[in-house]
Amino acid sequence: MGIERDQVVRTALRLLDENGLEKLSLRRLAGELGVQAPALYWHVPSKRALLDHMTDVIVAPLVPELAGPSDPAAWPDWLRRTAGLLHEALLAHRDGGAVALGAGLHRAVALGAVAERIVEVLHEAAGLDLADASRGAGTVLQLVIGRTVEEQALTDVTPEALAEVRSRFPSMAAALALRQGPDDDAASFRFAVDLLVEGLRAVAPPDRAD
Amino acid sequence: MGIERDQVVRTALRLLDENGLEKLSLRRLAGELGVQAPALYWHVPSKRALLDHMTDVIVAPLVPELAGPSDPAAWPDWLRRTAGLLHEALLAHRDGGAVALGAGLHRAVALGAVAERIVEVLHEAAGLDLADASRGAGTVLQLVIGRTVEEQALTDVTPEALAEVRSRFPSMAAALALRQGPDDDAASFRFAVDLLVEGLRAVAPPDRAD
DNA sequence: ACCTGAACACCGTTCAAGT
DNA sequence: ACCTGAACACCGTTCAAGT
Repeated sequence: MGIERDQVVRTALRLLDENGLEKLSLRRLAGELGVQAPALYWHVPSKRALLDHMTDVIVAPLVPELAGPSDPAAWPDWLRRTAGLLHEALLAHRDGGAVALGAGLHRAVALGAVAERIVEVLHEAAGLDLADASRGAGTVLQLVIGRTVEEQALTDVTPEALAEVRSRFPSMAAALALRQGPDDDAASFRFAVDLLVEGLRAVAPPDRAD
Repeated sequence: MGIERDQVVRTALRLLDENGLEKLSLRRLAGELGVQAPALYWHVPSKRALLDHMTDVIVAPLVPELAGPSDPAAWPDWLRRTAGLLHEALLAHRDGGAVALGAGLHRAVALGAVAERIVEVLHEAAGLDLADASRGAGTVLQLVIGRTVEEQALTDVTPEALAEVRSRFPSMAAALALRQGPDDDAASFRFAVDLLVEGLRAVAPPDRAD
């Protein structure tokens, strides 16, 4: 009796949390499972596929939360909440953003379900045509995942690099001084999501509730 | 008389255009320059630094175009134009988006200058406080670079993967059908930038010109 | 059905030594 | 100042062969 794909994916997720994405190799993963690296290719066709399935597990907690807004006019709040939930799910795993970046939605089905739901809500509740609804949904996912990647990566910004940026670019230096403190990541995430939601409100057809 | 850093960076850019980012290794680059791989470490401290300098060259065409809007009230048009110019500059090199993704602004100085200018315009012309101006600028860069990465990467989406997405997610399937055609990338880019610009207008203090 | 052994074709980086 | 030789410590992936 050998290993199963689900076990492979969950072990990979544990190694990710312990050592980060750049230490997650198929050889290490195989070692952890007590097999040789090529054995993994029976369970998974490539490393990218493994990362896609890991993304599926990472984003799975969102799926029960995807019911649309009870009141269609409340779609902006629903979208903010959904973006926040995705952000949290990605932050819950070390390098979760980087794993999800570029994931194929055919394998990261939970992420696909999030995308699908956002398209529906932007189409049906916000009143965008389907093409723009899907563009909007893509932009939301890209922004949430992209911001999470930066948040989880900024360990490796050296103080010297920061000092150089500061000395070259005075407005950014002043801005960085204002953005000290542990809540800045959360505030910046909220700000970015708000920009998008307000932008979507601006391009959406006017609602009777306005 | 040996090689110079500028020569290293420009040769790297040529190899990038010819073979793409995943084939750009320090060994190949060294071979192209007629030296051994470790020789590159005299000119550049790491591969990431090389990519940062490549980003600097890629984004350099923007620098002469960075004068702010003549009329402060015209900042939304200025921002759309600047985003478009950055997009074009990144598209001008194979995998240009991926190279710029995560570049350090202390070495990719031209990209730093773009960021700095956007912060200034959002602060002085749009009237955002400095913290939000820098958050807004960061969001713009992230969106432009992120969309360019996706645009330049979508060669490797297999038809089978697409078919699976289509069969699982009906709204996305319908949306994809509407988004056929060669202009969709440009339209989607414009849509995403518009979302952000409209969002910024919404959070900016009202202007006398409104 | 599930895995191993052995190999292919590579990586980025370090560092003593050479000129 | 600029580069080589040799090595360290790895990678993802393929494929014939084994059980």
